[in-house]
Amino acid sequence: MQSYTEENYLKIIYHLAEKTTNVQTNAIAEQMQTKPASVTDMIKKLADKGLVDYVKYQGVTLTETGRNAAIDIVRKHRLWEVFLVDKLNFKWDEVHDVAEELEHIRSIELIERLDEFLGFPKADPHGDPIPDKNGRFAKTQFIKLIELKVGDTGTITGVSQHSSAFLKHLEKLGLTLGKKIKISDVTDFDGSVEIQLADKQVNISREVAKHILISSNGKN
Amino acid sequence: MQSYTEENYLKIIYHLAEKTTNVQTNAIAEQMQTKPASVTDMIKKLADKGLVDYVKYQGVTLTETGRNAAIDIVRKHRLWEVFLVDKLNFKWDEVHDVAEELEHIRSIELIERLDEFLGFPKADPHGDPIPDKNGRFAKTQFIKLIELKVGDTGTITGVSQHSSAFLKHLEKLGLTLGKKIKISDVTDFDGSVEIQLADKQVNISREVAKHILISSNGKN
DNA sequence: AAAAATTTTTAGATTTACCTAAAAATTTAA
DNA sequence: TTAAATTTTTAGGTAAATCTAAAAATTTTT
Ligand SMILES: [Mn+2]
Ligand SMILES: [Mn+2]
Ligand SMILES: [Mn+2]
Ligand SMILES: [Mn+2]
Repeated sequence: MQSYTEENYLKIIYHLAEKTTNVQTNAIAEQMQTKPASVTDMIKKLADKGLVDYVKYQGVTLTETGRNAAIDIVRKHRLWEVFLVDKLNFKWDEVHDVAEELEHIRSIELIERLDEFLGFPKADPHGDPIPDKNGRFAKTQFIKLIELKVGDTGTITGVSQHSSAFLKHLEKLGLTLGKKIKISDVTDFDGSVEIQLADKQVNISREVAKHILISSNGKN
Repeated sequence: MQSYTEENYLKIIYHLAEKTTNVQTNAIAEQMQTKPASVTDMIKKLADKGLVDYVKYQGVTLTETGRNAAIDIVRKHRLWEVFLVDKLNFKWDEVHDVAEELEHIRSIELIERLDEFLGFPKADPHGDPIPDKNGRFAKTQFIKLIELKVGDTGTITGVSQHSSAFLKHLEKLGLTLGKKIKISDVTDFDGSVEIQLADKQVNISREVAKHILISSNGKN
């Protein structure tokens, strides 16, 4: 059994490993909002417990056991987010912090029943896939909106930035999950993108476009 | 803001204070499953924080602030128990341990919305009253079943023992919350009680009868 | 009102998860 | 390929919540 802190480390290492091959001490420290020296201490402990492979100065990798533990936390986090949005009417920008706490509740039975109660959802309110009880989930095949060309169409199916400010901004623009879009223009000057929605046209900055994920209906 | 451990101490002190005027170090230690020496340490800390009044060797009392904090934990515990039973189909003997964890989740918004989602329940699955968001709840006026006389009638509205073994036993006998009962006999020899239910007659030991709470329809 | 039993507190350690400052290793730049 | 910059680790410490063993206070019994 892991402590809450150990669980948080495992989850963060897991998420970092999705982006970079080599998970570095400093990166973990930043995510954990702690100091590199503390990370080294914890990594040693996780290595002793067989949850990560660790070679001094060479970064860290999750073991099979460690990855399974991490995926379990991610599963819980995302199921709780669905609960908060679907059942308690939270907004998609309000759920993350509470889910950070709820993800540590230790009861297999609870999560199985919650999953069932929610109708075995496949994705959380941000479009992220929810692992099933065996830790399996479909590799999502999203394209960043920024990569689309003028004329391309698609559906918003995820975001790669979960800050409340960003999510509220999208909400205000009407760029929520499930919305069908078409790229009507890309400005050379600042890279901002003009998007055609069903009922209106909106303009988003390049920075925003980077963090919207699209399941493409096919390129133009 | 209190740590999980501090919250557990406050809750236990609150519950002990319901039974005895003077809450003793040893009693707290037993409930917390820890040693008296550790309790003394923690009591000092709680006293420093203004959550309890403490005089060496004279036991401990909750301050206004401490009691409010305790009641808030109790509220959360009981609301989560209702959620587990009403929404996730847990049995009344399965919810306590999970609620022990859930009660520490820190989000006022979460609890308000959960309360609403559950329909502002007044009692938890064991018949215990749920404080409202201002910490107010009706003082329950229950009588122990053991105190009833032959011919008395009433409704089962609570239990004063929450162990799984006890609750499962009641379940098997059909002695669940809301059931109407009539005392048909009390055995002199062992104090066991014969109870008339709507559809059947059951016999319970004196020990069991002590822990069933009745809202009396009036004595005979 | 002593003596005995019980309860509570103190003293001194331990463990977990941190920290700062300094040393060591690795990577990047000149 | 040295020198400089960056990253990572080690060394030594702190605070929270525990513990055991022993001392002190309180309560109960004789
Ligand atoms: Mn989240
Ligand atoms: Mn999410
Ligand atoms: Mn309970
Ligand atoms: Mn209860």
